[in-house]
Amino acid sequence: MHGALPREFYIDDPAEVARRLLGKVVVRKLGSTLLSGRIVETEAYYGYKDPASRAFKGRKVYNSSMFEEQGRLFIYMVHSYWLLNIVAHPEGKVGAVLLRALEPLEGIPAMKVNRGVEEVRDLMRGPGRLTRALNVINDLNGLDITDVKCPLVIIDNGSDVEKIGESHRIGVTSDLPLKLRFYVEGSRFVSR
DNA sequence: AGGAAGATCTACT
DNA sequence: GTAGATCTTCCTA
Repeated sequence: MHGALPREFYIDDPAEVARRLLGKVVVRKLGSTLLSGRIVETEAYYGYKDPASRAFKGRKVYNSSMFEEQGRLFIYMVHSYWLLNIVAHPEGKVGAVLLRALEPLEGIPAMKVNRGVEEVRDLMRGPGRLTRALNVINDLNGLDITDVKCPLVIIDNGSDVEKIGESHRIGVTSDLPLKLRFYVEGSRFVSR
């Protein structure tokens, strides 16, 4: 099964969507340049009841996309890096999936320029690194990635993930008693 | 208007 | 393994 993932793909518990996104491919269109990478690491975030979530303290201007339609982008900044999330939750809920690491596929020379590093392994190994590599900033916030006109889409290229690893989320000050980080076991491109 | 926090990264020892 | 850079948003006044 090929092509862009439909909205229904994102209408589910964020942890489920986070698992299902592993192995899918992010395609970033920059004019005539095409950058892409395979998702190898994700994290799930919930709404009001998740102390690590940007939605924990309620709806604000900057986090409003997280409360909206599934399949939209939610981008926000921490420590001078933009982080890339996909809005995902059951109908009527709030949640998102953070993309934490991608395995570079197409457009590697451009990624090296964007990142200022040569080492392919380090191009998108980390949530702040991958947005730099793909030239993602908050002007993409709120865009609908199920729309073919979107300059960033996620497709299924049919590749399967052998085994999914789980751990607690990274870098959060107060985590839930759940393992909400998911990664492709054995991949060299996960952040740790 | 000012200070502090944060889902990070890099460079250094 | 630890320190410092970085910058947007929030909170208090």
